[in-house]
Amino acid sequence: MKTDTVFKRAFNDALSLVAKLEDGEPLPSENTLSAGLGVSRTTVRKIIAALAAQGAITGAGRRRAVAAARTKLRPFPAAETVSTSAQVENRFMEWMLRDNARPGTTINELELARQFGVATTGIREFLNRFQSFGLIEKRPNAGWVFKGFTARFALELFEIREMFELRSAEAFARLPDSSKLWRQIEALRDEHIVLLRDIDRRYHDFSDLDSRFHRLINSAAPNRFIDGFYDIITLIFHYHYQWNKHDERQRNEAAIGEHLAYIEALLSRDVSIVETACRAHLTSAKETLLRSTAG
Amino acid sequence: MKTDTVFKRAFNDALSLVAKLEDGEPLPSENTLSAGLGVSRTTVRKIIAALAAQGAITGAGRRRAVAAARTKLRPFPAAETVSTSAQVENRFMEWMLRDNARPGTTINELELARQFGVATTGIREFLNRFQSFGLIEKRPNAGWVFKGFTARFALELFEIREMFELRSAEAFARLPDSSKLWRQIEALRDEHIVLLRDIDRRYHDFSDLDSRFHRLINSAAPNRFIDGFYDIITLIFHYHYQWNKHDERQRNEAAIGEHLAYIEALLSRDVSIVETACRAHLTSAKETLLRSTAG
DNA sequence: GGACAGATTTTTCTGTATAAGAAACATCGG
DNA sequence: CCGATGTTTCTTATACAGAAAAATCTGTCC
Repeated sequence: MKTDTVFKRAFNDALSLVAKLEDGEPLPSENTLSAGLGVSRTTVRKIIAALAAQGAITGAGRRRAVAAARTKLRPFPAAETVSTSAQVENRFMEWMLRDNARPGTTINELELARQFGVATTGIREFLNRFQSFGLIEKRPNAGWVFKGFTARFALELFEIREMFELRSAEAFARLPDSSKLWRQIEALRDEHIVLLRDIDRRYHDFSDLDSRFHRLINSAAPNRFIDGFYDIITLIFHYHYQWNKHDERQRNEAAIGEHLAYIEALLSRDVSIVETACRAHLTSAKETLLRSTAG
Repeated sequence: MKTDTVFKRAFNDALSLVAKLEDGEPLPSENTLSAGLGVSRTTVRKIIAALAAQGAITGAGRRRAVAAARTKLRPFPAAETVSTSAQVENRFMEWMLRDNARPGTTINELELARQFGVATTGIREFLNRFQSFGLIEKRPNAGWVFKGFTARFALELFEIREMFELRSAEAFARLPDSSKLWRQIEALRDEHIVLLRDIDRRYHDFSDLDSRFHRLINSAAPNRFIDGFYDIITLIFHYHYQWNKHDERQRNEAAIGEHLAYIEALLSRDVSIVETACRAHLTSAKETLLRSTAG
């Protein structure tokens, strides 16, 4: 049966949304809520019904208003708001990166399903999508093999990444001065500076900034295959940052410095300077990843 | 329930294999057959049982021999030998490339399932894998959108293809003379020449040769992401060749000529000549594909 | 008549069931 | 003891079912 994580997450969001309203204030229309919560009106109605059942909303039809009781309601636990697919992704990445799964391990759908507490369907779906990330291989009628998060993987990944990024960075540098991307990259530079100032406390915020920075560069000359490739990078780095705590602050501080140099290079519009800065950053990113691979 | 297409295909293969044996000759061992037919021994035993039931094999255990009746047996219809997933792929590619599906069309799992005569599970599995090919996009909880086999797609595809192929071709040209790839490419050159001689009759054999040629070049410096990208190319071209019959003979004849020039360039080991020949071929391949896109 | 809510229809998501096929284990003949 | 066959166990491929969520249709009120 389908899970109701969409409902639960939206319910929690609705709760904080409703908390901001005054006592007795009319509830926004179902369509407004639907747009605001990012779910269909059907789900909105289910949320309204649930809120009404618990006395957080009074009235019916077009005459609904929020009641005082709304602030006392308990949201659903966060664990119940994550979809099966997200859960599988999390657990699988954890198994792979944190538990340092061995190259050559065969992956058993049924066993993973039991281990993760989901049905085999969810596992299969994940593995099928994940296949294109180059870390697992399908043996038709005979399961999957984990190829290993190895040095070879990191090297192949970075060979492509360098090709793509140099191409995009160059395209970026050649953008006309009128392009709105120039303003965006300046804004991103400021974000880097703010983060750097507070690096001791906020160093784990770098992962997200990193992803946004590289995607912005790619957007100078969009290509769906490059975007798709960045999905791999983003996924790997997201989980890698999350679990590899060794020297994290220093690593991120250094990377911010490289980004800033890279941004300055872009702003200079000088392609050869851009190339140097880009290469420098990618090389150090590669070293970092290599250090945490299995052989 | 699982289909028995593996059994049926292997049974048909076994039939032609057995036809080559003399009357009364002993049947090869189960392990030998297993290797020869590319299926497990379980399936081989099922095939032997079926053949025995129809009198094509006499004796049992270690004393099995082929009987005269073997030549009169009917193979299973070809349609029953293709797996659900292969069937879905076929039908979907047909829908996309031959029926010229409109960009922006929403894809309905249930409707496709009915249309293709399979369960929704099969459709979902295909779509999930196919997603990484850049032609469809998932809207969680709300189906899929077909992005269109458009000129933009072809251009983005060829931008990457050119990057990858130039890199691989250069690596190929720099291979030491001792590399066995030199002998392989010479063999491939000969295949091209043979095909060219008989082009009027065998022009549709080019698709396979094309794929093998480009994959050989990539193998000079293997990279899993490039291999994965070539899966896209191979799939698109396989079906494209299959259905776009316009000028097929001339197109393939011209492409063979380009390949031969490209191979000569590689054999010369001169990187700049290689680059020129590679670019020339890719440009003409791009033109061909562009001509058949939807807008 | 246009935004809104109520009711209904579709469609996706995800669990379960089961045959086909692979793989591991056991046995036997020479 | 080795290679073959017989037997058992385990895993994947695929159909099917039921609930959640989305989409659509319908009526109504300002």
